[in-house]
Amino acid sequence: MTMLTQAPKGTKDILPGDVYKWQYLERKFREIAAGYGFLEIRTPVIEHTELFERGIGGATDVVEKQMYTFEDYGGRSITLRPEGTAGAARAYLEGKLYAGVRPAKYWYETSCFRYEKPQSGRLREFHQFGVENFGSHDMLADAEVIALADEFLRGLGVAELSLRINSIGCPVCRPVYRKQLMEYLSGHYDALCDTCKSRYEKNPLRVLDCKSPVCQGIAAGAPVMLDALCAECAEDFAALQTGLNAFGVGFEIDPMIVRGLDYYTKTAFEFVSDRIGAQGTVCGGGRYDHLIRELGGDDVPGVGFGMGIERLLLVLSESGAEIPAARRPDALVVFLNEEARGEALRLVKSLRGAGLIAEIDTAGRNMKGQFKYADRIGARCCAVLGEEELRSREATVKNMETGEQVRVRFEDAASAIGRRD
RNA sequence: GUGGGUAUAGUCAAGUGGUUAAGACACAUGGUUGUGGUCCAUGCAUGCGUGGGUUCGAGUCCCACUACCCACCCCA
Repeated sequence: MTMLTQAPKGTKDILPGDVYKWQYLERKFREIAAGYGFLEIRTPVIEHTELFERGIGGATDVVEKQMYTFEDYGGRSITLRPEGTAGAARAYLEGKLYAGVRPAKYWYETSCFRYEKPQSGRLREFHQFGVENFGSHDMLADAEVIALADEFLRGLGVAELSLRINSIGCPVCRPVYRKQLMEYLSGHYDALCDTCKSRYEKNPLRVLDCKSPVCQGIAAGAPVMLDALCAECAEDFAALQTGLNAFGVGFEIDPMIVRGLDYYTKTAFEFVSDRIGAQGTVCGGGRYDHLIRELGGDDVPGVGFGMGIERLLLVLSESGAEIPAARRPDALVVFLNEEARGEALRLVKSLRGAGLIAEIDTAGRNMKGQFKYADRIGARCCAVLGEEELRSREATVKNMETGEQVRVRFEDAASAIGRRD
């Protein structure tokens, strides 16, 4: 019984009282993305499971144990998208968008699904804004993507997010580094925490951002990826910083940043807050030079990010940033009796036609009830129609804040009430 | 998957084994047969997440389950 009134674990309704916040962020993001020349792309919620296995990497946590995967009635293995990049990359190939302008720059807003244990800032269904730039090796593409996120976040009035960047190398230098790191860690193996012991074989890079104090101490003395970069990667990392400076984006280098999805190469970055609990990464992204090839396309490089909207909302409320309130109703048309109702309906229609938010009671309330209703919905005015008004063909317009009343002809009501956003 | 915390009305809650489970807000009706928000009056949990147990007696103690929150892990 209770199941019927309970959303599945880790999902959240966005109730009417909160929707304006989402609409505000969506409007802002759309504006900024458009200004940077990114075009919107919409892709399916479901994809073939193999897309994520090949794209994200079969050994990652996301693919191993967090995907909502099922077999459809045609026997296909289908998965609810756990992130946005793989689907965008697939659409890029399938839509032959590589035949168009290069680089191809897209943005999207999507819901994503991962089977995880919910906590603050982590849901099973969550939403992200994302952007992808396909087709450029130039670090200015990375810098531009980061600048877009930075400008967006700054424009919302969130000051306390810090941008951390790193380079995680490429298939040439990463294996070399990995070997160095494993050699170093093997000397401290017994001291590592249990999870890091298992990381040692599977993904030694992850030991670097372990939160256990002991592992942190060990990590502090570990060789650093940045020192092990090949010539090309080192050059690119320098170019990235030059680009960010040129865009006027402040950043700090954090050699401990590691991406959890296998497709990342070179640039890795995060916008992090320390005020919204343990899940502080609001935006994370980087470069993925081999994803498209992995999916069966040509060797097209890419760079992009995903930004968690729920986490962003947490940051916003934590920082006290202003979100413009939803527009209030301009007027409730109040009618005294049955006789006045027809005229009242004509009036509400004409007010709506003039672009106002106008309401009329549809619940059979008496006059007093209608005024209460006006109050509850926050209507700025009431336009009252009774016997006198019908005779004189004038409505009584009452300002609900000041209580002041004026008589206006029906055809002048819309301009008398006006519109306020 | 592993830990920790919480669960009393629509909401926030008081209640620390003993008569009828505080209070506030919200809501409903009335005070006003053409005027709301303010004010006043009245109403609003045979019930304390669910199921067991201890006890003369359980919202209060014990056990199990469920849900939510937080943290690990991982990431947006």
